[in-house]
Amino acid sequence: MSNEAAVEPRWLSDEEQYAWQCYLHATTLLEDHLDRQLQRDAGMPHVYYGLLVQLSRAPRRRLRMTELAQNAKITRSRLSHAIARLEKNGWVRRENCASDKRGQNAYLTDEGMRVLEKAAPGHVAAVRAAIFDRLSPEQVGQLAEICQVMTEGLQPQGADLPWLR
Amino acid sequence: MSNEAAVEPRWLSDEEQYAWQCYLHATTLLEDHLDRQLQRDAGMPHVYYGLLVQLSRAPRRRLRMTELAQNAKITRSRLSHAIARLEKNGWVRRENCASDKRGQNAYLTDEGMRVLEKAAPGHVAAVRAAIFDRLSPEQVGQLAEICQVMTEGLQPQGADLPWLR
DNA sequence: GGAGAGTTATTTAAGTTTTAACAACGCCGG
DNA sequence: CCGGCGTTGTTAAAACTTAAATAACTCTCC
Repeated sequence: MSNEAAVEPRWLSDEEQYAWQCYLHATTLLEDHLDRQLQRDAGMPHVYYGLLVQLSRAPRRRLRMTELAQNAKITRSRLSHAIARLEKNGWVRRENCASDKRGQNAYLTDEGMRVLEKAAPGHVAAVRAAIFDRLSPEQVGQLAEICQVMTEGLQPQGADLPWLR
Repeated sequence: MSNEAAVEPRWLSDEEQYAWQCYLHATTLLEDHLDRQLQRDAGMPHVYYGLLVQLSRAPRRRLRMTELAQNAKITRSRLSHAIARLEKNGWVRRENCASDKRGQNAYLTDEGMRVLEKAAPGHVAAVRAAIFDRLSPEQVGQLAEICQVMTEGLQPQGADLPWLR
């Protein structure tokens, strides 16, 4: 007698199912919207924009690849491709890491900084229009709290590698 | 004297910026997580799974392409590719629409239904583990409300076409 | 009834992401 | 010091998505 798949799964309640539907709609629509907005106004998708933002906030506008990947919640592989593209645009460049011969730093060029500064107002406006100008301050707090809880349950450790405990 | 780009944009407050960061982390981690879970357990990404769900809930397990695209919040182009792939797997098939010679219906095959039924428990468990088992009932309500508000501000009309008013 | 405009779905090409594999280096214990 | 194991970043190939163009059809209005 096995105990696998034996129990009836706990399906979602009506409220949960509804919330889930709302969540899926809202998140896909927003991501789509921001992708298009940034593609149009800055020539890059939202994720790439996020990378520039991360770099712009880092100490000397530079970060180790792995750290950048972790901050942006993407795999190192994806980051490699993204940085390659941004490098072609002249917005980012790579340099060897002094302390670790394997390491690479990505850094934001002056041109990249300019692109970012030019794109930022439009992007913030889009985010505002979609979220923060529509929610009450209480709701903003609730959203942060909810997302925090979700993130806690999802933090990966080996973002790229086979799932070795 | 032009009035374009003249005003300093309203940047996000600290609370807003924090909430936005949380949102981005949570949503990208979750989407990633579900994609992997479904890819592993059902051999398809989350979006494709969503298409099967939509079809399974539709009247005779079939929907017009456009309607399906709207429900799933994706472009018709993307849907075409997705259905082509699902068709190769034998999980979905197309048929001509009786009332409109341009139209196509996608319908879920018996095999597709079986795949869906086999994948559903694991998927629900993953969604539960990530969200609904972590949030209070109040938070679930808040989440639904917040996402609803967001969606209202984002509903597209011509999801695929050039943005003609 | 037919021209013009809009709709439906697909296709092609280019861009992005994933997966798995890999080369190169760092670190630790014997 | 060196063998094994983990880490860092990249890459090739396959899968997926996007953007733009297109064929086929419907609808409206004169």
